[in-house]
Amino acid sequence: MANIKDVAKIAGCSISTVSYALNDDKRIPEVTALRIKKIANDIGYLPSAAARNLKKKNTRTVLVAISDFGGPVYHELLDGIHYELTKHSYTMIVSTGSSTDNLLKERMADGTIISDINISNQTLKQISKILKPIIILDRKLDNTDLVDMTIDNYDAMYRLTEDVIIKGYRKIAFCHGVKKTHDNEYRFKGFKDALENRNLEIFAEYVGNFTKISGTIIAEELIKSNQLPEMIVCANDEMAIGIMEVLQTEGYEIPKNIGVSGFDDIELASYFSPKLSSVRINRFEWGRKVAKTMLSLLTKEKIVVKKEHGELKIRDSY
Amino acid sequence: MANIKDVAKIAGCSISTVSYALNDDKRIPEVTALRIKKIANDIGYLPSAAARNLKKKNTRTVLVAISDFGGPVYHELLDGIHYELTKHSYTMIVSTGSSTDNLLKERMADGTIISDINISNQTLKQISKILKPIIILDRKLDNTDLVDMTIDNYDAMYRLTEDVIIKGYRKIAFCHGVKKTHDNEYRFKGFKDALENRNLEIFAEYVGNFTKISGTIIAEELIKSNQLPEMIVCANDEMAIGIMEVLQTEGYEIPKNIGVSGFDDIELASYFSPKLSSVRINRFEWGRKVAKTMLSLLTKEKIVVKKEHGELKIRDSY
DNA sequence: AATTAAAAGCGAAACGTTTCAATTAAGCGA
DNA sequence: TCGCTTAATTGAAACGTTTCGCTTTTAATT
Repeated sequence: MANIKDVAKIAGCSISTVSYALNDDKRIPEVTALRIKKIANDIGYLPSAAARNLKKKNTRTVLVAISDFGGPVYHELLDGIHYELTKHSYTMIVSTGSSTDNLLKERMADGTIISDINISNQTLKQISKILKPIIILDRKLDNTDLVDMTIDNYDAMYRLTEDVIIKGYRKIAFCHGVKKTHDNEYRFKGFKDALENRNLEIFAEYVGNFTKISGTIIAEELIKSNQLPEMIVCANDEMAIGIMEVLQTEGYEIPKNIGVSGFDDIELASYFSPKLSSVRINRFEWGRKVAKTMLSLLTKEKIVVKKEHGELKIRDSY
Repeated sequence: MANIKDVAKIAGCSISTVSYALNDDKRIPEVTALRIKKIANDIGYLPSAAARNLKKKNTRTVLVAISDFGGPVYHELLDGIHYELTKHSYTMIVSTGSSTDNLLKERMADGTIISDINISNQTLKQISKILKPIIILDRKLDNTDLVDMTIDNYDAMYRLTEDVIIKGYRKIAFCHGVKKTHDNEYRFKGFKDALENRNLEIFAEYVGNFTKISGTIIAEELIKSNQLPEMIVCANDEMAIGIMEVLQTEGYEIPKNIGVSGFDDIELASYFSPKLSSVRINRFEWGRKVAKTMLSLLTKEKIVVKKEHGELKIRDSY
């Protein structure tokens, strides 16, 4: 693998001249720079990121750590982050699972954005002392240097629930996702407060884990118990779809016999029949805001970014 | 940021001892190693990836470059690659778009896996001379050091088409995706050969670009032209769904009036009504094979991996 | 032709590791 | 106690860049 020395030798100049030329330093006249660049290109010279990062003490790279590539939730977020990062000539790398662990233990990126439910609060606290800046998207953690940029779950769910009540539903149940997660907590709080402010009681609470399959299980047990609510407000779309599927195969009509709502507005939401009412978060915009914040953290500028609000998508499922 | 020198100073030993201790070299007695590790941990020492990569001339990292995070196609593939890579204590990083360009221009990973339609053959050829090993998933490129591991599009589409013929369809059209792509080419070839071997003519060819929207446009024009086939074999699911949507809103019943098939078996395929007949590729397994191959390339071992075959998922759309 | 300023180019140190080869310390049998 | 082997530790070079400060060359001005 050719290195800068090889280029210098062929060009008949010093290493520093090559370096300056390749980095478009104005002290190298254009004609020499061009000549050197051509040589570099001809012999297939690629600069060593390792050497440069070592010397410059930065990488112009941001790491985004996510739970999995699977969920229907991430891609717009990633696109948004990517859009903003590359606009400022930063590079984005994405990782999951144990790759994230490796990446975090070494310092391969200048900044880190985390939305990974599998990383414990404890490890998060620990690394936050050493590795900065870090933005977290999936929780709040006080007394740390972590910057949290969660979406406004509370507000959106509050408004959705209000709409449900206005439509006339009274026996309203809530289907939890994973209990201690930020998303679930704040969505539930929004739901609860909306009911309380109208002097309504929570009809029942079920708890799933944000997956479709957990929704189906809940629905099956619900039917057995024969204690059906008029409406089930779910902490996310996937559970809502699981619930609806079972309900339908068991002969219940939605929304005629029972209403269901979701959260996230995944693609499936508008393909399911009936179309699922949900909350849409503009995740591309969210991603952009997150990236902007990261950029400002990286350059030590202070900027203020507003929380990303949700948009109600009321369709046919209640 | 603490470095190895700081650790050495506190531990009262040399840099080399710290390095050996931290890397579990057997020449350092366990008790010293433990002591040193504790100190390192206490002062929040994280080794510099840059320095280590520079010295060791490797990164134990594999870069996966994909077209976008959006498509419903990638995540299982990524999961498969990740599974195998981390099993061998490699780290996987993923990138798109211009981030990929940056990453490719520097040598941040030991190996690269590419499935990115946006990278031209030309650049691919160029970098393949310099940057090795590279595995490409989305095309074949002769006379290069690129290792291609495309799926067996031909075989799967051949079998699907045979099934279509057996079901009695005769006026069969093909809906292309982006024309020069490997996927489209081989899927079409499989389709064509299957018809030829039964002495059937291609009823018509339409060309889209793999997106749903292109499917809708095709369907709209088709209806206008009034030249409907009995069956449309599509190069992927998304176009098939676009076509079906338009057909249905225009009053055609599927599969009663016209049959449609897809390819890829995306999640939506089995949620759409009617359920879309398609071809399922076990992308997780595919990913594992790809990663295994990469690993063997990285260690210079020779291993042979078989092409990933598709499984017919015949449902209700024809 | 002499002086000076500006332009172009260069040498060497530094970044933080790993690892070879060498040194020092310890253990042990006689 | 002496030598000898093995264990523990260390010094220093090397990896491939960037960049500071200096030297040489060229051009401009008198």
